[in-house]
Amino acid sequence: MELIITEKDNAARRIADILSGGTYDSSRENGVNVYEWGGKRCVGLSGHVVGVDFPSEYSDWRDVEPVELIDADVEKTATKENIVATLRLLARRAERVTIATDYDREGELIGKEAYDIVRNVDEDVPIRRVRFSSITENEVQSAFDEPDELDFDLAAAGEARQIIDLIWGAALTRYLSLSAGQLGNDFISVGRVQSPTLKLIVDREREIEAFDPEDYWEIFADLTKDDTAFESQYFYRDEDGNEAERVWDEATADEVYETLAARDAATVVDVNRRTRTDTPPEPFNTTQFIRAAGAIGYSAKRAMSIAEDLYTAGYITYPRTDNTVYPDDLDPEELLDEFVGHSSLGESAESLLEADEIVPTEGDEETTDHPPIHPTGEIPSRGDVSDDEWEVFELVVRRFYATVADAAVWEHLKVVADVDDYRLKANGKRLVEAGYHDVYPYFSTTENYVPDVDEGEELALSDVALEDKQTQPPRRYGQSRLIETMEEMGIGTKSTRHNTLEKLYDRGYIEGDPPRPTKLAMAVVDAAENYADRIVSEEMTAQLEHDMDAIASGEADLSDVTDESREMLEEIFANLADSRDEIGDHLRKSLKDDKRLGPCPECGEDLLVRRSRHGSYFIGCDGYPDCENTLPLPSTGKPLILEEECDEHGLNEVKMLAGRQTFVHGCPLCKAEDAGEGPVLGACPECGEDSATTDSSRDDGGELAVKTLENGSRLVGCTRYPDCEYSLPLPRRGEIEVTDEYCDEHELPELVVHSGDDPWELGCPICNYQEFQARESESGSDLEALDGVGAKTVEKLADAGIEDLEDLTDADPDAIAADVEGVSADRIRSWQAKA
DNA sequence: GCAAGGTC
Repeated sequence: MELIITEKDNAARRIADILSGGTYDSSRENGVNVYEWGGKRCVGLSGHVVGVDFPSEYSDWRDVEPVELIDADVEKTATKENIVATLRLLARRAERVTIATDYDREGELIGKEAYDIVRNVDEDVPIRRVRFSSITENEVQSAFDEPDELDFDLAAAGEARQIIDLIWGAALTRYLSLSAGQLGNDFISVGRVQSPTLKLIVDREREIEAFDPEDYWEIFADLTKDDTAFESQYFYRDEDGNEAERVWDEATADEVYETLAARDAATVVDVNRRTRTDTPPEPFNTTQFIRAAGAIGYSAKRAMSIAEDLYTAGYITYPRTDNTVYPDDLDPEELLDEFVGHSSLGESAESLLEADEIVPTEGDEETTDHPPIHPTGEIPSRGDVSDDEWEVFELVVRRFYATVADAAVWEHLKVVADVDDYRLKANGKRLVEAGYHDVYPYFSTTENYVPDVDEGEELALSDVALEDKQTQPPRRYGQSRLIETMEEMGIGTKSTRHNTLEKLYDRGYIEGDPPRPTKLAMAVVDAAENYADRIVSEEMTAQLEHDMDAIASGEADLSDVTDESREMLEEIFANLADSRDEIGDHLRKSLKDDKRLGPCPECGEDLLVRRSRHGSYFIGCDGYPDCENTLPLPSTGKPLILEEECDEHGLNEVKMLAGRQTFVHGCPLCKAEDAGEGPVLGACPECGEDSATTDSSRDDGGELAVKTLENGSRLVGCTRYPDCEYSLPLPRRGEIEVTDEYCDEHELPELVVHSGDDPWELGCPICNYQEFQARESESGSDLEALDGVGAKTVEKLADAGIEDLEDLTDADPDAIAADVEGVSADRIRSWQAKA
């Protein structure tokens, strides 16, 4: 029996299909697909099935000095145990093993990992390697006709990368995290790829912060020929003889403006007409696909996720590729034929097939692992895919169309007119031949009309305008620009670049879109620049690539390269030795800066975004416990502090990030005031001082207040909302007066409602609500009679089968607590005692 | 719990 091992299930199935001529059977082993036919079995891995890590004695961050990791052993352990188990099982029954992982460096390493697993159960079985550039009949057949050996040097190059990345990443990440005391989920990470990417964002932010805007002026005027007006702009020659439009001093700008405004005609002195060929775009690699999807509104993460779904469903080719040259076996005409007759995609394909010859465009990068992203010819019907998936699928199809379409042709017309030696110019452009734009409507084809004029012709001059402007700071990188720049810098891979950006978001280093670095990110990059410059520089990757090439070609050993890297890191740690506290202080301060909204109106310290021990967010004062001022935040989403400040309170506005439900909350103090938090009545019976519960952990000092919600309805609610959801209803109409008389039982003031001419006594809001509940359901629950049990709690209890006091006294407190969210067993015991 | 790289 022969065992064939591929990098992924999809490839295993397609190879089985080709080699078996479609006659394979499939079965499942430990949840892994195995394809079988005529004495052969084919199984797909899931990329790496083993990973590198330190031995377990290094796993406690506090017990191990980060520097010790540098010389620690690095072990390989199974990360996909079911796949490893399946591989071992199949290997035992194999008389020959063929490794058919992807044709690139990482594929060679994955193949070597499979080799080691096989060798572990069978020392002698022959193991060979096949390589093919695309999974097509011809390529696969000839690869299996001429099998090769595994390239152990190439695999070792990949292993060197794994080891160096782990040691540098883990040692420095632990060092920074320990120095700042960030040991939980919020550790402070650095790495060979993420940190240079972060530095890119931070450097741009530094430029923006340091930017000093400069004033300049531009002058525009309308020119008219035969009743048709077109816009022109004043220009001059700068000291280098180049055309310049920006006038840097006001007096000159005024003078030009006054002169032009006083004239009513201009003379054409130059007419320049030229045609420009606009070549069609290159085939999609991952980066360019992400960029194009970004232009129609998809984040990098979303674009890749949709592309992976379309790939798995068989509609497009593998979406992770650097290749920008279609392989020889792709026949564009055949592929176009698949779309002929399709309701929305057919017409373009038909028009392209009319060409005499079809020659696809190609980019500079030609790799051996996967083709550029293109449609497979399988077309989903609209019901098979979501709107977003269809939109992305259409983008991929149309990109393929564009790469086999004709160039477009533009005609540019530049007219220069003269007024008292001042020059005006107008640039017109017209799309003469639409070419690929007809089949790829994602690029702008806006024309700018400038009429035909002749030299010496007089044109009417009107509507002269002087515009004062300022130079703008550079713009932040967008997600797709960052991914493109990473590719240019040579960091990350087609499969990881978009994940790296997600990692920076998750780590609290960047926020918003386009991403803006946090203060923490600025501090991490600062610290790295000062002590471990290598980890934030693209040089580290460049050197590593160079070293990996040396290993792959046999000029260097894995240990030469990793030993040298360890020595460099030792040096860094030697320099870091005395700086732990200094670095930690800076990081801690920056972490706090990221949570700061502005001054507390009660004490002048800082208001910070905080998290309650129940996990919800609120705003609290840095002066706590001296200052107990708090402001609520909405219960949905994760708060993001915006750059915008509230004019009235000087506090930053807050946005709540919650996927599609993301919304801007605004200034939390304004919101609290708008929410009409009225007079405080007394302690909250659920979480306030002396609350009825014996569960002292719930005494969080909540108070009841009269509140008006945004929809206009009113209630008595806890000031700790949303941490505490205790609430009592109030009538919608009428003014509410808080009297001096108190309810003895609940220690709350009696309320009077003034509506119309006839004020009525609502009384104690708890008594009022209990009476209301009693009236509402005569046979209903008597649970509200208990102090500290609000309407919500009654509902929750009822859901858990506790309908009245009798149910409650019979029940097991721990069982109820497990069933009912937000109700502790201690609270239930206190109710049982009362009942 | 640390990285980056595969893949889902």
